[in-house]
Amino acid sequence: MSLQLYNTRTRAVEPFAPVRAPDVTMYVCGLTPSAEAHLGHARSFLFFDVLRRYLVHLGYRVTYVRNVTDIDDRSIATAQAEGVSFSAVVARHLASFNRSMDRLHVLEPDHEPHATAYIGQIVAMIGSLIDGGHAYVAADGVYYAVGSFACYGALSGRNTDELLIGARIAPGEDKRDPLDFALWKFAKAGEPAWASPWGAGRPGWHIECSAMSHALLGEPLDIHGGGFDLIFPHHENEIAQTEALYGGPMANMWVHGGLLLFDGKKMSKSLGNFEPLSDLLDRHDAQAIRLLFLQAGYRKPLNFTEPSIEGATSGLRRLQSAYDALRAAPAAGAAQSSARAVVESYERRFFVALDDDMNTSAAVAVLFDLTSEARALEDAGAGSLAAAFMHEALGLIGLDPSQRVHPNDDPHRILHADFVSRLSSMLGDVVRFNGAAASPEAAIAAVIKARNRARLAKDFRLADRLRIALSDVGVHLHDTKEGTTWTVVA
RNA sequence: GGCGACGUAGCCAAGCGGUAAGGCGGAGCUCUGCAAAAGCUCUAUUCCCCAGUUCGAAUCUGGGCGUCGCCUCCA
Repeated sequence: MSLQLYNTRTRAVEPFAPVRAPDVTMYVCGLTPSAEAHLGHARSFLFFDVLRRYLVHLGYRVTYVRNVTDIDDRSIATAQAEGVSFSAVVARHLASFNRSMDRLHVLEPDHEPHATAYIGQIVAMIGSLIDGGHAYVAADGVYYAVGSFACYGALSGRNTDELLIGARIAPGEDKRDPLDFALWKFAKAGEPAWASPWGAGRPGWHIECSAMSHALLGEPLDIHGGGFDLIFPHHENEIAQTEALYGGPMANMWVHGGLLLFDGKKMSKSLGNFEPLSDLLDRHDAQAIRLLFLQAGYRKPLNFTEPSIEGATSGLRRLQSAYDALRAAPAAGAAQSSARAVVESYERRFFVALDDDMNTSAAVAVLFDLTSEARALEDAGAGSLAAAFMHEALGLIGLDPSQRVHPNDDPHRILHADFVSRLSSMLGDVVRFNGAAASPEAAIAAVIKARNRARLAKDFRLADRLRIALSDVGVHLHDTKEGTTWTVVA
């Protein structure tokens, strides 16, 4: 079994066969930081993060490039409205985006090229396109002549006749054909501009990806990815630019992620129906968001709702507690061979699912199945074996099993600042706290100790009082055979 | 209007010719002095509708109905 992926260009699931194996080149269209990133961006980059992790797992040496289109009409407009430079607008949104990617455990790409850092390569490429008869200089910029590229429309399944219906030239555009698109836009007064042989201006959308992917990875790319909404015109235009110059295919495998819907509609900048990703991450667990996306097929549209993210949060908690239990299971000598075989069968099913066009939904289901059988595996001495597999599997899909949904490891984040003094004022008569300087952990431990003493003495009134007091400040106790544990529920 | 995707339990969702994965929720139960956010069990005779192909269809074909996307900036 080997990895199969759906190729948009051929509309079929195909074996993944990198041309220079074990080296793999992967270019994904990244962010245009003209506005705050939203959950839709997160879905796309989360998927490619998992694909990249899996390719690395399979032994490929992946070079992953995710670009930043840091110059476009919209950021210029925002900058002018706010009276700041476009680069300030871009820097602000990009910093916020990168913080969110960190919180989601999206690994950094190997290269994150900015369009404005590749103006030289862009200008050179436009020059070559003009020389080759694929582009022309007009009054307001340089345009790509779509009619000069016979295969135009192959990726998106369109032909130029269909596209021409309804197509029109916008006022102020001096192009010859309505389908032609801008490679270089001459600057108007007050707009940022770079020098070019044809006049000062800025690159049009599309050419930056052709130039940067060529500069960093060359042709053909093993994988070129992005959201479904980029198929047309963005990727179609990238193909027209790149293939007109290099003859062969720009990429062998075109991978597109399904869009995120919000209230049944596409989440997008233009519709304005989105919450900034950074705000959403303040309200919901980042790993639960990752699990939610993983539980759906990457190519299908996904409607985001509050109940769905809450469900994913519960599911994640279950996965984590099962992992904890497996890891804590006593090493009872060698695992029984039947138990070993069971763990191996889960392992096989998990990887078969990922090989099948990254069926993460089925892969996650395998993990939940294992969770159901965890107790039996522990009893058969296969606890640590199963824990090792779960650790590997969760890591592979970017879920960090050591990070809690209820962050016991960082209770200060949600506990009140005066936690210890509040507890002390409620229970000072029965529990000795080491003054206000005591840490929340130490204070909780002191209460648990006092309560267990009370339970042993059958003083259940006091034991209940201690439980309730902790509950009032946001700490829930859970008695187990191994002792009393606590979680923060504030 | 053109092109494309999708419609599976209360909700999310996999499966895409061999007799309905998984998650959430719900119900019941277990352990517990109490409490669980802990564990266990159950939870679709059926896959939008209608016709057809087939020994057999959620899966294929044709026709409806509905939702969404692209065709203009978009992950």
